[in-house]
Amino acid sequence: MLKNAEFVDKLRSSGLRPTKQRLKICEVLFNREKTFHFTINDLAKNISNQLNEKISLATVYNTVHAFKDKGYLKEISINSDKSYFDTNITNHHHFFDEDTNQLIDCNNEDIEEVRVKKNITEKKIKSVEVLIKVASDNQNQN
Amino acid sequence: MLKNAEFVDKLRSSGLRPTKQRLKICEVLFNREKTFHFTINDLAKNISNQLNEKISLATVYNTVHAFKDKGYLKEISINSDKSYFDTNITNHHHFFDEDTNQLIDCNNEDIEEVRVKKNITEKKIKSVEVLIKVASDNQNQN
DNA sequence: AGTCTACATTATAATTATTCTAAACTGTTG
DNA sequence: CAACAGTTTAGAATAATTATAATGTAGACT
Ligand SMILES: [Mn+2]
Ligand SMILES: [Mn+2]
Ligand SMILES: [Zn+2]
Ligand SMILES: [Zn+2]
Repeated sequence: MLKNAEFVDKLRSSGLRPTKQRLKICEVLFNREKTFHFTINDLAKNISNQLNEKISLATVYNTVHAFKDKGYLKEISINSDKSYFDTNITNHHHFFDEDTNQLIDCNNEDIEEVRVKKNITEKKIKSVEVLIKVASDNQNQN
Repeated sequence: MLKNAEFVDKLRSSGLRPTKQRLKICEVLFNREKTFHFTINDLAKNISNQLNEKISLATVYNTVHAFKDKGYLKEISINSDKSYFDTNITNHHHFFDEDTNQLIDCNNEDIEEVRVKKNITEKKIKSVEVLIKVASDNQNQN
């Protein structure tokens, strides 16, 4: 539940100019109790609903990617149709309901910590995330 | 290392007509020692290289999806740009190298079994998969 | 407060992965 | 071999995303 002035600071501190479009998007994304998942299209619709003025779709894309690059959002890939974004930037896992295309956060208590015993690569591990796909029993997998 | 006649049986037994395109794709995908990951585009290029005749891109899409539906392939979503497919249909996890966009199988010994303590949904769990993203240290996450 | 400049926004076009369409073709069955 | 259903195909259509290039504006410096 941040206020406008706080968003201005947040943006400034990460080198992003606090334009009115970015502030509006901050408000829609971060001025809430709970984190949530969204697609670009969700967000664009959401904005044009609760707003008289519209924000260009290109700007929504630019802003979401800028926020992601700054670490304010995470991108989550479930299928190749579209990207999901997450305002919960902590390390966490997901359930994905294949019937409804709904993405649900796992509480850390729901899954035992994943232990990587051996990193086969030479490189640094950036994230370890579990995706649990669920569906009605009569559904075919994947 | 299956032979043509075996592919014919395999296709027949799953209700797919063993057309020459499907058999060629079987050969490219399954006539190997090791499983591997590919994109539709990889596969299409691969085919047109080692083949005088071409297979239409639409047919490659159709066939790959048919094989996936029959359980001969798995689809893996790393990013929303394109789909990766996997000839390794066993339950397994992946490393993804963000620098090179390479997908690497985890051996089951590399990760401790993931235990889902609580299924928050009412539905049946279809899959539980871990994706470990790696990159050079100076790379930015996600 | 006015000017300047780099950064942002916008409408629109371009790109890319994927799916659709409808006509031509072919594997199978009788 | 004839007939039919399933398959392939080229090309068009769709949809998500990115690029372009003209216009606008936040912030700095007078
Ligand atoms: Mn798909
Ligand atoms: Mn992306
Ligand atoms: Zn989440
Ligand atoms: Zn794999």
